[in-house]
Amino acid sequence: MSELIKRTMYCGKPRLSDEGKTVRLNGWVQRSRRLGRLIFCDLRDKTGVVQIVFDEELPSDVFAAAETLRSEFVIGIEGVCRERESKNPELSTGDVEIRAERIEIYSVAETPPIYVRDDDNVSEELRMKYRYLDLRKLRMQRNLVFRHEVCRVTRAFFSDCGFVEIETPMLIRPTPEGARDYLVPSRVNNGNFYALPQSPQMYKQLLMASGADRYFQIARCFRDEDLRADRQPEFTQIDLEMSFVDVDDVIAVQEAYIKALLKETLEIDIEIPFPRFTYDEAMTRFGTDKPDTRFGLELVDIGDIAEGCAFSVFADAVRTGGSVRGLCVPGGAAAYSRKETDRLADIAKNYGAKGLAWIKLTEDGVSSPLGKFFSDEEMAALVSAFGACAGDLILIVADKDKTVFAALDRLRVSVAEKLGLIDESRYDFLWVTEFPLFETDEESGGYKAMHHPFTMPDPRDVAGLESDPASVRALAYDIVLNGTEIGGGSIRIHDRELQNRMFETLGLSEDDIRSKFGFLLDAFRYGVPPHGGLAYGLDRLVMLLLGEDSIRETMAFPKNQAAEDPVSGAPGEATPEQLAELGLALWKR
RNA sequence: GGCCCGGUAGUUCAGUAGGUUUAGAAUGCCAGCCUGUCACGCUGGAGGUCGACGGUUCGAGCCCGUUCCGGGUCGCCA
Repeated sequence: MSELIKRTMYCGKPRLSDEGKTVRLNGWVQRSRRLGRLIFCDLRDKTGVVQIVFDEELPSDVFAAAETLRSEFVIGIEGVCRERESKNPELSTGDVEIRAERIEIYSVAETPPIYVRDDDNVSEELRMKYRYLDLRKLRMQRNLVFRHEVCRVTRAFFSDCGFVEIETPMLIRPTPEGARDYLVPSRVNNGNFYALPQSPQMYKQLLMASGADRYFQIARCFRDEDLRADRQPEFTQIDLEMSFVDVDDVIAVQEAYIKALLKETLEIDIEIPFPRFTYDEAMTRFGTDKPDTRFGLELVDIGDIAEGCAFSVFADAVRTGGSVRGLCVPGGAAAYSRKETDRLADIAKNYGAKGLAWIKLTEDGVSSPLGKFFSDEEMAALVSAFGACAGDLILIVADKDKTVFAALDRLRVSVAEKLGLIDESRYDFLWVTEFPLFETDEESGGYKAMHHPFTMPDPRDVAGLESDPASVRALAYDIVLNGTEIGGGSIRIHDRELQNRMFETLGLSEDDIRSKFGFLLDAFRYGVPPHGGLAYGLDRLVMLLLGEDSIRETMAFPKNQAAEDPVSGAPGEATPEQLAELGLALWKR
């Protein structure tokens, strides 16, 4: 049985200024190097690595214990900090080493299935299965600490601004709307179910009706949808809501928050206010409601040229209400091979485009499959519309707007990545405002709320709520960082009459309304302030600030693509007794 | 549900045209040697259901089919 060596210092901390001090360290053996009668051992904890040295002068039992050390043994060391004979500039502690005088081996370790090293490239599957080993990496420790720092700064900032963090329930009423709910059977209320919250949306609005005035919460949310690199079934929102505010008020607080966040976590100064784009402008210029403005390659609408041209694909697209748009790729892209343009066409097709037209501008002139459909004058007009010059490649998509935008958005980003046009050191925050209030539901053909059904219509458009829903804009806004949506929100409807008109346009029956939102509407009968708010995806925000490419790198125990926890094996079966108690019977699909 | 990529020692990978005795390399692991290493070095050793099943073939890691697993993505994510 080992005796605990009480820690006096973390492994990453010893410096030359500690020379001569006796220190006690605890940690994991990173690796051990035996040179006959001299043993070096790198000891690691979450703060870093320090070299321990064992020599022949030590009592024989200490040296013998040191000889047994293997990777990932957990040990305690007492020893004297001293200057190294040869320093290691790779380590923060590289000027010193600890000459061990006492060692306790707390626990031995089997040979680990993955390396505990930042530069390993083991499969994702093994990393997740042995997540407790993976998390020992300094990189993962740094990520978890960084996430904590983001939370700490967030709590401090909003607290200082008069926000109060209030917990909302995890077991809530199912509201089958939007994403799929995770359901939890109720034992006490046989046959009924709770849902896990997709967001605290209705509760935070209740809190506004409750007089909370300014609420925030770092809230776990659940959505039973398919996973992506930036989507997990359980994730965390920084959720907030404010009373007696308009769009500008909400935005101003967020800009101050983001500025403080980047300053305190990354020591980066960013300019506020952030640029604002209306939804229409974002779509027209970038083909997306979350544009990455770190590079140009903006879209060009060539509908006026395409409309009368001899190429029926173009002309038909315009005539049937779609559009013809493109972008101009500089940097010698005209030299792309057939294979490369085919690859670009595949990207476009993957997003629904039926094809991709291209024009290569070389020193010798214009080369394009469109050549036979366009007169020299039309071609010249096209080239001029794009402001293209020799060496450029023009890419054009013709289809309905939705498809054109989706394909060009993807092409724009792919090309920028390929050409190295993206300055990775930049943090381009921006707002997208004036979202449409409704979008058409492909299944029912009716309207559904683009944001959610409590979103306030823009007062300028509210008259058209019944007559022309598609043109009604919302007091909704998204905050975007480097082409990724990191948060979104809106001003909410606090007027019963308006809310009813909204439900009517959405085609919700009285029963639907009562069962889904009745409690919120009831609350609003007794006096509700004008209010609005926003929610950030904490995981995504942390991911982007860390420069990681998956939110799995920002959370301790993520789920795999099958929504399983690879460590515990969740989800698991319930026992017959549990099912009986819940009054549930199963059938296998 | 669709599409794409991947699956060969513990790990990361290579594996030529389907054919050479025992399927290789690096790393890790084990043993021995080694007093200034830090990806220590040197010597030796162990370690494989080539994801699974079926098929083609005289012969399959390699070709075909099915399937399982992991990742990416489209749909989906008010």
